[in-house]
Amino acid sequence: MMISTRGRYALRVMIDLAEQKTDGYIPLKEIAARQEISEKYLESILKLLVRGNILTGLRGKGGGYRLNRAPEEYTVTSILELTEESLAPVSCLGKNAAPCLRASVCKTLDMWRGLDTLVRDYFDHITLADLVNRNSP
Amino acid sequence: MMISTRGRYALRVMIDLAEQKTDGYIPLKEIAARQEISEKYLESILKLLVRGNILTGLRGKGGGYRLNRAPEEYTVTSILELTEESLAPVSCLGKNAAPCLRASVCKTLDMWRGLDTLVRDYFDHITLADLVNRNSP
DNA sequence: TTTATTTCCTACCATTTCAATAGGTTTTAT
DNA sequence: ATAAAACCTATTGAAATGGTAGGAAATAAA
Repeated sequence: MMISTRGRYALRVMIDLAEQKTDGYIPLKEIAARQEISEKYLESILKLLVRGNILTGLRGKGGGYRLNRAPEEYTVTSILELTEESLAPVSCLGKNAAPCLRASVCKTLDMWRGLDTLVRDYFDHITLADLVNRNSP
Repeated sequence: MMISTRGRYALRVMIDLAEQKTDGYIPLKEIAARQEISEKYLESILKLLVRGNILTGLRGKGGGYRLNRAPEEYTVTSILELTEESLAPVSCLGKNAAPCLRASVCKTLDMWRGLDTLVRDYFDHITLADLVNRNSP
């Protein structure tokens, strides 16, 4: 398995926010209720998204969360890379992976690279707006 | 991350076996030495492959492991599915996953299905023979 | 100024998976 | 008999995952 619930929840929250017509801030409480996700757990996920600068949180009464950009501007990659340790299919292709000593003789490296590209391209070409408009199957 | 070292080691062992010209049985000790993998750990992986019926182990002196079929007959999928808990990108698409109650309203399910197909197709169309013939990059 | 609301922050915990090790049992050729 | 090999069960340590608890800081409205 590849994508954790953290990542799936993050996507659901982003979709939820994109669906709200209002320009204002939406409190976590509302999102959690609509999405049926524990408030406390969701909080830890939203923190990642705020830190990643894809949404903004406002404290205090009347506060909540808001998208920083239009839904078309978010690729799925840009969201998932904030919640997943790594999107790479194997550890040796991860961001801060130690260089593999067997790389020069590795018969599978090419295959992993190909898969990495395939997955990245797939996620790069789906935007938040696409997801919102997608009908439930 | 998606593919564990278990899966990567399994592939390396299968490639190693496919590269041996002999028709006989190759002892684990030799494979482990060539591949620089701990004998004991490798043992636990080979057990999975034998159980999965993609290779045969012969005990006793002169024993070892041998491929059951020609390298062209093994897809990467057929190997990895024995070592990975699941190749599905998300848990709800796993083999014995509980049916998701939100499936009918899920805006992301379609995307996960698409990715699942993409990855499966990719692995289905690479055989052990392809990997053996692949040059190190 | 107080109060209610809300995000933010740190810490903790229980479970599972992963990677690896240890030690013994059975089979088989010589 | 002996040596070589696969087989089997159990254990361990580390990390990630999924989730919880309690409080601090900010902000709007009373």
